Amino acid sequence: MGIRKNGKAEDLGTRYDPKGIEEKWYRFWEERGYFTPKGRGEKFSIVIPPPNITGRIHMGHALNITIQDIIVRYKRMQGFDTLWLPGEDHAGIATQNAVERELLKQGKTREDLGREKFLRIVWDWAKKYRKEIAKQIRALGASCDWTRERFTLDENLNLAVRKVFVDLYKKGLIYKGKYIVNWCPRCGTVLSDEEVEYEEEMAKLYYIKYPFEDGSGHVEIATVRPETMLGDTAVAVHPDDERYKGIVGKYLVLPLVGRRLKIIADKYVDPSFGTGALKVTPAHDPNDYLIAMRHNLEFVEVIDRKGYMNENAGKYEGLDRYEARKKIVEDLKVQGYLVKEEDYKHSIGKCYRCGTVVEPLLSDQWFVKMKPLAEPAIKVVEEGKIRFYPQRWKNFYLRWMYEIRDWCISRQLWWGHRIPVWYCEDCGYMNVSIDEPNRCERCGSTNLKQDDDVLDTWFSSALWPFSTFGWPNMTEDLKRYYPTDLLVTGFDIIFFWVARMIIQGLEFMKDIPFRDVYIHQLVRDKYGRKMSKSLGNGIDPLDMIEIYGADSVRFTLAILAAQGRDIKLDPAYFEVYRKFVNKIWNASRFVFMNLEDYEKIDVEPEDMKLEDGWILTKLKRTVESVTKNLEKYDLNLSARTLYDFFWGDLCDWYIEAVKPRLRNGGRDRKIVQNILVRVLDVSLRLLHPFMPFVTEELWQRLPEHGESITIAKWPRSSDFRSYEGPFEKFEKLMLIVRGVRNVRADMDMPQTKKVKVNIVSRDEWREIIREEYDQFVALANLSGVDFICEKPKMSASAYVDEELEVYVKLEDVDVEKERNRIRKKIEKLIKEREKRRKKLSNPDFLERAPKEIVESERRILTELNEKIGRMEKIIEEIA
RNA sequence: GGGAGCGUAGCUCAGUGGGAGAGCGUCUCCCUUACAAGGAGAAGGUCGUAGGUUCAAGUCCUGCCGCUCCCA
Repeated sequence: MGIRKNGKAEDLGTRYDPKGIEEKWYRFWEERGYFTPKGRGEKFSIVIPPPNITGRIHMGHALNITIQDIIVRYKRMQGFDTLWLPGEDHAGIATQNAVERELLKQGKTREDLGREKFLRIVWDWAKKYRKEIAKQIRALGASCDWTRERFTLDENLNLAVRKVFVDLYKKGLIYKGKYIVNWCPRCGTVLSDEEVEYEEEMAKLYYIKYPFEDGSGHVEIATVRPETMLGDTAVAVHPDDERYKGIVGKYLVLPLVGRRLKIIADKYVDPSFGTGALKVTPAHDPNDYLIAMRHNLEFVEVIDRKGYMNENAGKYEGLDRYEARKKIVEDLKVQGYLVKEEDYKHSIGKCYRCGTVVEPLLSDQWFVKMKPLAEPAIKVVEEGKIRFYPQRWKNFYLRWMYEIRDWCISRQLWWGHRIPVWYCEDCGYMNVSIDEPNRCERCGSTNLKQDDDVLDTWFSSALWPFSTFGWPNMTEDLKRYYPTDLLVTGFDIIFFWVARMIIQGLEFMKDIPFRDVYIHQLVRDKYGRKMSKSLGNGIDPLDMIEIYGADSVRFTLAILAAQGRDIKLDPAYFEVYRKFVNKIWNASRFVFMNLEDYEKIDVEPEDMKLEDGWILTKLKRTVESVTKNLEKYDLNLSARTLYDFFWGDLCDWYIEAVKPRLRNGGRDRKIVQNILVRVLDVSLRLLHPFMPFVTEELWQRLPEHGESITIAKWPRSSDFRSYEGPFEKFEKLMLIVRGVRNVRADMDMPQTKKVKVNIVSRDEWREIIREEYDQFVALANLSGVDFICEKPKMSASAYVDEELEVYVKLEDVDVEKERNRIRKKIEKLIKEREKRRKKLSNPDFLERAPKEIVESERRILTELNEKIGRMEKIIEEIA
């Protein structure tokens, strides 16, 4: 494996290069089986939303996987028996489309090949892409248990699908029927209601005269789809519409066709739309279909499954539906039936896979009766047994569930789970069974033919949380890992997937499929547009990993993933957080470079200097905050905390402060070494879920380390203590240092110019400064410190409070400049003071605000008064 | 038409009741032996708007304006 037990800093370059390191560690983790649960102790399980096998994963997947992996690695480090089950989805329509497109390049169609041969080709495709996708998931560092990888078309998952179908059928919850469905003429299949996406488009609203049979005038109707008029079998008006009161029951003649149309009254009609008279086309409009059922109307189909006019369309037969529209409008105009056209904005349904305008038409399909199944699925969410993060998705889910409609589950595709129904060619009986029957259950005939159609992909996805564990067999995995603990997914598939998993889980496992549902953000481009192929604005996560490394990509996504808001992703962010990865690399390098003579010792509080207590206090708070936020799935806050701690506290202050102590050697050097090792160790552990690769690489170079950081213990804040006294004092020392740096900047001195500092103070701070002398000198870049009794000439004030005054010695002083500088500071403080005074002069505040708040306000006011007083004195003394 | 979300520094965004923050950009200074993929500092905000609740509001409630999304 070539892993150094105690790496030397010289081996590390000043720039972190993830190439090679990522593959190395992933292989190491996988070979050691860290991602495979041991089957003991408290479990934490999660199933991956299986990516489609249609191509590469996109940024949304990268985010989805990163979020899951952060939680999974965190739980694993906390000691949970953690299982993250990976897999892929066969994606019926999408995959079949993709393969057909490939075939078309060779000039072939699936019909040319036949079902069997076509499916063989798709299986080859599936194999190839499954491997590709698994590789991509690995490249992100996802700690999935690949020994349990599943595919929605696996044999066992197929068994699960058949069993569910048969059980629901026997319960009367699956039925077959002829209904108006959403048909995609391009994909050649029916779509469920959820698979239709509506888009606003500009269209024309055509006003057409339908003359009365008896020649006594006409009724005017308005339609955006004149081509469907060929299939009209009635005209409907609202029963209360005064304009049409007298004509209900009379007959009209359909222009161009000559069919008699009865005028009927139905409450569905909106009198305010168009003319208030509605042409009814039962075979090509879902609402008209319902009207037709109520009034026993005739169904005339005029559009076929490819979107062309059929034999019922007379002279328009063979025309595409849009050509037909043009021709019909023309003819209406010529024959004087067309009254006018108006511009009209309306929403139009399109296939979510190919964007083709969906055609509603009559068709025999299989449906799941959803109302009874939805009830328990509503209850578990209402009662909070399943919790949504962010919470507002709960209502989103419930609103849809309350008005759930039956689910059309058959698809006219070849790629998918074939419907387990065999029709008897002799008696017509439908044999519904898990396994292929030998003979017809009713008549005994062996002349059976299986239903040609397959099931909606989501039908199998809905079983994913238990079919993947071996259901319908009551396997050990199923008993142990179902229900899962968390589902991470996007809001766009709450109906498609989340709801249906809850429904099926409750129906077949009698238990919820997961406890928490984390709905993550949509990744948009930097202008806030959806990433799409047509816009060409997609950012390929694998390209980003190639350029910036997986750790940077993961950390970037995590820190941007604030709950309840989409991510606007500018690739420049990856650069920002790559710098952070590099910072971690170099800080670690610094630690390693100073460990030649390291030995582990017990560091007692009395050994420690202020900055030691300060950084350990910061560390404890960081552990607390990172853990708390991970528990709430506020990954961005955890990431932000780590960034600030590592860079802002550890690198900018602690490391800079202890450099002289490391140089000085002796026992103090050992103490610093021990604290550095401790802080680095804990930091790497906390960072590991976010950036697994670089943290493993560095952690393995610590003087003491376990087998892998993957299975290292998650730090608990109770393992740390805080040192409030040193903490406060070091915070003040930091202010003093900043004061000195400010003087330098204000006086146009380079920060590298060493200056001498004079301090007026009482004994305590005199003592503290002596203790901290080297660190202070290093941080503020001083040439020395003198303790004096009053403000020296030729100096600028750097820091003032009730305990001490700090001055920077200057070679010469611009008195006016210095006065203005201090005055500006005083003004700021006075503003502050006014705020406090106002607060404290409010009797209600004193009475009602918590004591601590009042106390702290008082304290701050006193401090401000003191500071202002001293600074005013300084100004006076300048002259 | 119904519902939801968002509006904080020039840009992108954190911050869910007690002293307005980060990154990028801009400006000044510095290649100081972990890191120039770095360091030190500065400028920049009536937290969309009008009310309300509260001792206290960027934060909670209501109206309005603007943008986005979902559903019909």
